[in-house]
Amino acid sequence: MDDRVDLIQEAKRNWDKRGWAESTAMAAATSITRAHQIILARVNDVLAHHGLTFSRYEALVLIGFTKRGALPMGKIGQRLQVHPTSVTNAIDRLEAAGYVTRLPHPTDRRTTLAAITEAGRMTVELATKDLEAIRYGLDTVNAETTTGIVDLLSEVRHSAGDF
Amino acid sequence: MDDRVDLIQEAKRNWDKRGWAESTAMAAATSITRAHQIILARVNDVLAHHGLTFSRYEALVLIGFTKRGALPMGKIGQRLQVHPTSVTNAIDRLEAAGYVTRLPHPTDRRTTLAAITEAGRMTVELATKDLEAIRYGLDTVNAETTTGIVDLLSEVRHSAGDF
DNA sequence: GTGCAATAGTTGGACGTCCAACTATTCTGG
DNA sequence: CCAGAATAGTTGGACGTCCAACTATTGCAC
Repeated sequence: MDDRVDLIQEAKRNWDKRGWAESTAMAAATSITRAHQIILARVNDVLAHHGLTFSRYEALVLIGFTKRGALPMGKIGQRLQVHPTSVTNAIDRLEAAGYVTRLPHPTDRRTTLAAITEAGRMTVELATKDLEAIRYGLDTVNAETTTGIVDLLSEVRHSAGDF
Repeated sequence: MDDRVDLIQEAKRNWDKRGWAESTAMAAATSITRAHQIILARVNDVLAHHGLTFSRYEALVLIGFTKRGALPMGKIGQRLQVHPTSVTNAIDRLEAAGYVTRLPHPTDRRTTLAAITEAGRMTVELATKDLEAIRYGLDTVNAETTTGIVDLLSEVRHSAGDF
């Protein structure tokens, strides 16, 4: 059907022809980069209708999952495994959109709590329905493949010290 | 060994508890994001010693693979599947580092050729050896897993229209 | 109980990615 | 043969990520 050549397979062949080692690892690293690019584009397309991006959505969901609907900035960074400045950035924009409010921590004045608003909760529900409709960017992929991706990449994550 | 909880599995559980659908797809999308983050950090760590990043390395290798050691900007973007402006950005920095030179196309004056320099060729060889040593960021992962990642993600790429 | 180390968050800057808009050149259809 | 369409590349701006450096607060060791 498709007589064109897979770009990553083509790169792998060039690697081998050149006598370079680890061409499969190169292909895997490149595949992950490209898959990330594809999925992020799809997900962000959908989330843009709600004034969100994937990273902001992740933060907003995380806050909404807590009992009190609030979480210290630092905790958000730990759970999402991003740098503290990325959290500051995301919460800035969520706050500007009215989805989150910054509150002082009751006992530790160093800490800032990000608290979800009613508008935030509403938006999370709607955005999640939209993301489910596109299977978080994987709607063109078999369910078994999806499961396999989670399994294989968990080895990558765990071997990198993720928990 | 590790009594801590996998963050993505934990997120998946929360999804399910909430009654949200497609929690596996969410886990897959999140896993890809995290794996990308891990691998990019490792690869860029190594490449920084050569004044490179992964995207610049990819462009430089691609140019070096051609017969004449030169490629139009647009072709680079097509092969690496990035936006034309990303190519401009990468070539700007490669040129500043002395790894590439911009040349006018002999017959089409709209086109700019990016040509690799001797320093560029030398650097690609050294950087490639360093990347092989860390298996392009996958040195902590089994070979079978690496192959599996390429296979599974090829379905993602192909189903997205990649060729 | 006090001074220094650790922790929490922010600001400013670098980088890669994308998009919209723009210039320059080439192609093409009537 | 020429006007409009298509192509090639760049600039400027938005966004997410990271790091280094900074302020404010808390904790701890002696």
